[in-house]
Amino acid sequence: MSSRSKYKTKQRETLIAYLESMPGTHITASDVCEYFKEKGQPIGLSTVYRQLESLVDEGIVNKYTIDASSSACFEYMGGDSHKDAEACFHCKCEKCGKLIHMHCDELSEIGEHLFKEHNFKINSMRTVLYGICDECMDEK
Amino acid sequence: MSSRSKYKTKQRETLIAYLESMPGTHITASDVCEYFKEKGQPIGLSTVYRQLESLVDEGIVNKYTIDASSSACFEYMGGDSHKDAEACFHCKCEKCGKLIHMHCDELSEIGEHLFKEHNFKINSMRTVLYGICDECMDEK
DNA sequence: CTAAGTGCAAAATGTTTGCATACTT
DNA sequence: AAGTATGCAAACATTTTGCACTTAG
Repeated sequence: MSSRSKYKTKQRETLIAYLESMPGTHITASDVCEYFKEKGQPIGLSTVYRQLESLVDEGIVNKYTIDASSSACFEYMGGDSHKDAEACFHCKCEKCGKLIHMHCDELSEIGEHLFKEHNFKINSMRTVLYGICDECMDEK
Repeated sequence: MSSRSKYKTKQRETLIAYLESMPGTHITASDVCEYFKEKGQPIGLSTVYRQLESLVDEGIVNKYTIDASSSACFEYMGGDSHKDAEACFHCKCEKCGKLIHMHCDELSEIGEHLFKEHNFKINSMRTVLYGICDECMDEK
């Protein structure tokens, strides 16, 4: 299961630097692959998957499942951006597909409630709230 | 996009009856296919997918994405079980994989809060809360 | 008779794995 | 030198699609 990396390779460093440079952004494995290919220093897709898996394992990166039959999303979680991570939930609009980072104290409180009353320790980092967003609601 | 069915076929009726007979149960497309094959009245996998899609469209069935790279889950939503649906959330344990139906007023209230304060209308039927369950917490 | 649904096989994803080669330590 | 990581291609699993054929209205 766990696949913590032991060697410091160029690909790993490059990948981390890239992710680090865009905290709060949701990226897929192929996005990453694409980016480095265009940049002229391609990294194999399997390497990207393997490194991302390690990083998720190490808690540096977070993985989401937005939709079955669409790629998994990864997001950098290290550094400062991690501090307010607790208060951040992800909302996905079912209509336009937009993914929203929502900071909300009441949502955080729900975590405590679930923990105290239901003995369920929610992982807000991985949870995605589905619904209809702002703009799409106006449209109709 | 939308693919509401217009004809009443044997496959559709059989499928609905089956789903109806087990409300609150999470089933994958291949589960359904398997079931009818063993029962001696096989339904093609693509038909199952297509009918499930229609049913989801019609709001009779609900579709979840539990994990990327594993199959989507479907659950019957019609009839009586639909009444308390509003108050029901799905919690998935990241450790043991258990899927819990959680009924909780505070969770329902969060829906209102999100709607009023953040203009986001959550679809509690599709949202899955990830975390660690009761039992797995004790273990550690 | 016409529109819609079925089932198969083939294609399209997205992800994982086997393995020879290259790189880290 | 020994242990890992890489990258490719092949394997996988799930879902979607094209198409000839059947069925419902």
